Amino acid sequence: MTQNKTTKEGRVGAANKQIILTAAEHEFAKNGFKGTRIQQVADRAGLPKTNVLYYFKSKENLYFAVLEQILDLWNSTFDKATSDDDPAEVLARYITEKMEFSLTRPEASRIFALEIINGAPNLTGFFKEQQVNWMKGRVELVQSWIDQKKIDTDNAHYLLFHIWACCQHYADFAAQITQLQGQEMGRVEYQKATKSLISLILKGCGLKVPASYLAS
Amino acid sequence: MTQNKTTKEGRVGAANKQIILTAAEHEFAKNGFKGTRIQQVADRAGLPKTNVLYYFKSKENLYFAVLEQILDLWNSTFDKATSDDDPAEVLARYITEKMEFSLTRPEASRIFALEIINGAPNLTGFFKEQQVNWMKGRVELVQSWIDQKKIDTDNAHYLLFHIWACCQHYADFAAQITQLQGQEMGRVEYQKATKSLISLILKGCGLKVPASYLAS
DNA sequence: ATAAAACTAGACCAAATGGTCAACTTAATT
DNA sequence: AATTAAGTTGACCATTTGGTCTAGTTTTAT
Repeated sequence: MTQNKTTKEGRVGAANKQIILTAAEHEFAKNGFKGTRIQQVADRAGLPKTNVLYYFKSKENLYFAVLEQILDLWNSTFDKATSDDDPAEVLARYITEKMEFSLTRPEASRIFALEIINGAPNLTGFFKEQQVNWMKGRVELVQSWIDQKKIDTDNAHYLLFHIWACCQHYADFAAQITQLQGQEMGRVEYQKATKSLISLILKGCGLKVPASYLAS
Repeated sequence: MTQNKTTKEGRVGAANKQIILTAAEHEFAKNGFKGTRIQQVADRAGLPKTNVLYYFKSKENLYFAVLEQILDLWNSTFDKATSDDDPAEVLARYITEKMEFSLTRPEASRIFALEIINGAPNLTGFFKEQQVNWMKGRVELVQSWIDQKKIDTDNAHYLLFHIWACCQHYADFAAQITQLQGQEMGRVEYQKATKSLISLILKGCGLKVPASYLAS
């Protein structure tokens, strides 16, 4: 008889919560926090507005829940790479993963972009600390490669920023890319872009592109 | 006696309009279109709200005016480069200019970023056509360099996207960069980042970095 | 000087919106 | 079967906000 002191949710609740979260991710990505109406989320979820507020006490609360859900997706194999690994392999794989993320979860990327452009007012406390620590570790890794002369670049921070920038660009600025190319980027185009980017970054760091990542 | 059929603005009007536009750029960059209150713009401009609406008939109108003003800043020497020019010189200069823009007008960059993330609903018609044409021309330029074997990259579109992505990142994601580095990027840091980026991109395309752009 | 136009600004309004309430229905537990 | 908790929903409310109206003040042109 496990029983929380607060309200307990049944099956229906768990399912609805997820439906609402997905709908909310859509809407927040499209309109930002201020621009999103609870009613829109409700409509997309196929539920009355009151119902959304029943599960998530307020709009802010709902937004936090969306952010939290997205943060779990941030992991990658790059997190566990060490200074003994081959930078070419590690970076190529990291870029591949980030590009895959932009392809499959562009909205998650956009929500973060909006949040950061607005000064990241909600990415404080634990979130912030976590990210800072991650960055510190990855900068140290790249720096160790630099020290070992395994990689030819002058600043670990900037290299990482440039990789993110390029990968996220495909998600965040998809609308512009579609306009400028006259067509949406599908999986095929993403693969080409990924190989093009890997080539650019690795060569730019004096690395040889591993055979498996070479453009066909 | 030149006289428009519509209202004509005096000196006070011209000055106020500019004050309001600057204030609006600030606010829109910070909160997006929906998130910005006319009252906020008025407060920042030091004028009553009614006054803002007197000069710009509506919030939408004000937003368009801000967009239009920003678009004039988009020009660069890259626009006039030809296939006879040296790609290394041209690209290095283009990157330098774009980075300078991110440093001096980050808010202009952010307004565009917000607009595009939202699907660029207001960058239609003339704006869109203009941009598409610009892109077409620049892609042709890069392609001609590729054909002449002056530059080693497999796709002109993607190369341009990657350059933009990196440069804009410093404006759009400044809040994140500040958090992760523990300090804001000033002119000195921008110079380092610029050189780092130039090195990355040029080497990534098999180009030699011109002496004047080499990191010290 | 004076008339017309440009500008200022407080009062006000209708619509939109986040959120509450109370009554009701369905699901879960014993 | 009965009781309790979870979930549903329409009616409603207070506040915010884009925008109007009107009446007055300052600039500008003649």
